[in-house]
This record gives sequence, C-alpha cells and structure tokens, in this order.
Amino acid sequence: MPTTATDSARTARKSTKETPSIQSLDRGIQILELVGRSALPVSLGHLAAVLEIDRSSAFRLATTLKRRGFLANPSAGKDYILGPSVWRLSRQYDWSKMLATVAHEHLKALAVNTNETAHLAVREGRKALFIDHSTTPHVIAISGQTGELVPLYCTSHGKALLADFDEQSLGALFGDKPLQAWTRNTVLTTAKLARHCEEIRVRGYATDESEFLDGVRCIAAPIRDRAGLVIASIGISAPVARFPAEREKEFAGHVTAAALQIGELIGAQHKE
Amino acid sequence: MPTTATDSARTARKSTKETPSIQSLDRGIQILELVGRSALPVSLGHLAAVLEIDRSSAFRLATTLKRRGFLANPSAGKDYILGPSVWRLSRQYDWSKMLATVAHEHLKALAVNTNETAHLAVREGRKALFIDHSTTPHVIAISGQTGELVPLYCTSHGKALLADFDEQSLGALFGDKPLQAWTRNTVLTTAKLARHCEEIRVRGYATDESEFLDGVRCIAAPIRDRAGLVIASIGISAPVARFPAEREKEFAGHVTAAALQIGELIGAQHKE
DNA sequence: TAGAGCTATTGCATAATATGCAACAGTCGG
DNA sequence: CCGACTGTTGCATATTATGCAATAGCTCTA
Repeated sequence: MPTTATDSARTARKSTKETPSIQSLDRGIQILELVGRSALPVSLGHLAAVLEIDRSSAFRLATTLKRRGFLANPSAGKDYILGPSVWRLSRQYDWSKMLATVAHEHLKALAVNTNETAHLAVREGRKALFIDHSTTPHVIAISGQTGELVPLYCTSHGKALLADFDEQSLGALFGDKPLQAWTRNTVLTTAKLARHCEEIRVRGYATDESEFLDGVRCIAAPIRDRAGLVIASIGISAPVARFPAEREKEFAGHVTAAALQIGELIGAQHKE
Repeated sequence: MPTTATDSARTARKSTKETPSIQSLDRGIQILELVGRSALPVSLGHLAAVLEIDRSSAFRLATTLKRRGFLANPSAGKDYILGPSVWRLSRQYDWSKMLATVAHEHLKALAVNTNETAHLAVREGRKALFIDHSTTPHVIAISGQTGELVPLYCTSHGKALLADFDEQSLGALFGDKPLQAWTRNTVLTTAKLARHCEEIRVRGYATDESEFLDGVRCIAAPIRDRAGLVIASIGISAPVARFPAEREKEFAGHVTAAALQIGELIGAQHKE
C-alpha cells in the first residue's frame, strides 16, 4: 500500500507533532469534506477515485457515515449528500466559544505586538458582542469586558462586522429610528455609514475615531470565512494619547494580518 | 477484547440491513456526537469512559479528529470542544436539499394518505419557498411547483413557518407596508395574523381558507427541530370541492403526524 | 429482448491496522 | 516533596479494515 506510506508521512509533519492518525476515521472525514465541498451529490465511484481507495472500502465507510446520519441519499438514487447529523451538530452548538478558542492565540499575539488591548467580536442583532479579549500591562488600558454589547454603527468592531452592508441593508437593520449620538464624532446617518463600510471593504479595516467613547481610538478588521462572509471581527483599542495617526498604518497591518490568519484557520482544510 | 464482540453485535442489527460498520470511524463519530451534545468541554477520560474504550484509543481518535479540525482544545487546556470544520461543513451546504431528501418519503406518504398534493417548504425572508412536492393523479390538482415562492401571511405553509412569531416580530418582519389582499379572505393586519399564529401553536397546524388563491384550501404544520425551532413546514392543498370542513380534522392528523416524524428524523440520534 | 457496460453490494483471505496494556511524562494539591 | 491524576508514547497482538473478485441490480442501445 504505497499510498499509505506517503499519506502518513505527510500527516506526520503536521500540527500536533506525531501521534499517528487513525486511517479509517481519517478517510471517513475526508469523505465528509469531499461531499460537503461538492455542490452535486457524489457517487461512490467518485469517492473511491478521489481517496484512491477501493470501491468496497468507500462503500463501507459511506455506509457507516450514513447509519449515523452524516450522509444521506438524495431521493433519486444512491449518490451521497451530507446528512442531518452534521446540521444537528452545528445547530446545537455555541460557535462563539469555538471561535474564541481558535482565535485566542492570535488575539494574544496581536495584543503583544501592538502592546494594546485586543478584542474579538461577533454580531448579535444590532449590537457587537465581545467574545474574547487580551490585555497588556498598561496603567491606562481600555477595559475589555468579554460579554459586553456595544452599538454597531459607532465602533470599529461594529463597523467591521457591517463591512458588506450597503445603505439599503443598513436601513433595513437600523430601521428609521435615528442613531444615538455618543460623542461629537458619532456617525448619525446610514448614508454616511454606508460610505464608511465601502471604505472598510477597500482598506480591509475599520476605525473608530472616538465615535463611541471620547478619548479612545480603535481599529478592527472583519474576519471572513472561506466563502467571504463576515463572521467576526478582531481589533485593538487605545487611548488617543498612545494612538497617533502615524501609527494607524502599522496597527492596521497587525490587525488585518490577524484577521486573515484566523479566517484561514476557520476555513482550514487539509490536503489529500 | 470482549467489549468489541458485544459492540459489533449491537451495531450489526441496526438500520440499513447488515453491511458491517467500520469500528474506528463509528467511534470517531460517537466522539463527535458526545462532544457536540455536551455543553462543557469533554475530557479524554470521560470520552474513554463513555465509549468504553482505552484511554489511548480515545486519544488517538480525538487527535485524528483534531488534526482535521473537527475537535479543538479550549484555550485553557486539553479538554475537547467541537472544532471549526463542523461549522464549515454546515455553513457551505444547502440544507434545504438535505431536508427534501430525508422528508421526501414522508411527503409521498402524506400525498398518498390524503390523496391530495403535498408540499414541503422553508422560509426565505418574507416568502415561503417550496422545496419539494408530491402529487396524486387527480384531474383537478393543485399545481405544486417546487421552487415557487409564495407570501408568508396568506398561505398555510407561510403561517406554519411563522408559528412562533408574536405581533411585534411580525411587525419587524413585514414593516409598515400594508399587506396585499389576494382574495376576500386574506388576513391584512399583523394583529390578526398574530392571533392566527397563536392558534397554530395551540392546534399544531395552520390553515389557508382561500386566503391566497380562490377555491383552494390548505393545511400545513410546522416542522420543529429538537430545540423546538421551526425549520420547515409540510402540508397539503386541495380544491374546496374536495376539502369540506368535516375532513379538516382527518387531514390535520396526517399532516401533523408527518411533521412530527420528520422533526424526529432531523433530530435523530443513535443510542450508545 | 438480449446483451454490453456500468455501479452498487457482498464474501473472503490476507495483511495491515487499530487496539489494549504498560510504561512514561507532566500537572495539580496537599 | 510526594502521591494521585490525566495525557502521551512504545510495542506486541489479533482484530479489523482492506483489496480483490465475484454477484447483483440497473440503464442504454442495438
């Protein structure tokens, strides 16, 4: 079995270090990934061909997956699609926990690199929810409360999360209620907000020039999944004194890099 | 290995008939299910205990799963939570396809039992989308176009999908635009619609008394996942001539039973 | 209708693979 | 500093997954 040797060699150099992977489980997962990736139902032959294993093996793996509800047969015939169990699993789970987990090290790195407080946020209705943060030992620090809800339209995280919204969607989201002015800089119209969003899409990051809290500047970048959808945001906050305009580019670099890395982690997929 | 013998015996008598299940893949899936079900991170020892396998085996299975991103370790330590891959899989997938698949046989059975056209629908914004249908050989039949979009507020499917909405949420959904009157019976206010919804929650099914198309009566029931959320609807349509009031109870029984069965299928989970 | 060519499915012998055991390492709490 | 616990690795064994080959079901076409 020459394939096996090559395979384990590739696997070995990977992440954890070198605990051997269980072959049949790994193959089962590959089947799930393959079927999940394909828009059309996948035939048994196709599975076997891609994994380079015998049809009978593919059949038995697929059958096991089907018994557990991870695969299903479209009404028509015998090709495979993902089953209800995958859905169930993802539904009953609190994903912000997972996000926080995989992103935590990057968050910490960002805090260290910039020497400022870093936050991780997701959208929750008309608010941004901080699901994790990492501080640095500063006398004056932006208090980062994980679990805190802040408005979308006047924070860097909020605006990063809105990056792909146009004026119409913004209107649909915020309704006709006027936006509350938190500081002199708060953006108050969806029209202006839409222009901000456009800029965010172009630059890759959002700013908050004391639009929510006086004396605080923030930068945040949208985290996108492999399909390009914004699923979260990562950024830093600092008192204006420590965040002069000339540092923006430097900070932005760190923030967008972190966002990209996390996005790739979420969308990560092993070869073969 | 006495555990193994007992285990395979249990597995063998299961569903599809008797193609043997692949042990290690099956165990890996059990781990996923277990971790997915648990609110708290799961320790290696716990995994081994529940599956009744050795700690080392559990470790190797979990490691394989982790390599593929199906498990992850919370920032803290070495316990397991579900990983990003599960999310990815569920995200990039069109679930209405899967729903149609698992529900198709029930849909067909419903059409046969009632001898009328049966439909399966999901909510798509402010519309109900028919994702599958099954007809019976009638001269006069309600044409069931899979892929068709119909209004939510004046169809049995639509109202079933709105079952858990109160007047406020209805207002948020439909805005202040007045509802279009399709027939003399169309419900035109969110207040009245909210009362319908309440009735649907109590009775378990929604009706359409020619509120969208004259001369057509429909019944539909919400399909709920294990958490109780409405995810789809199933129902039948018939010309008024074939659908006298006295048959409503009979039809409703069929429809709600089908909805329940599909919901259980979606939420299905293997023992052990 | 028969048959060719396809795909799914099952039987079986073999060897590779997953497994349990046992030893090791790392961590926490006293 | 020691003991109890959990995670991790080595290794020998036999269980288990695998590939091959044969069968069964299906579709298309001649």
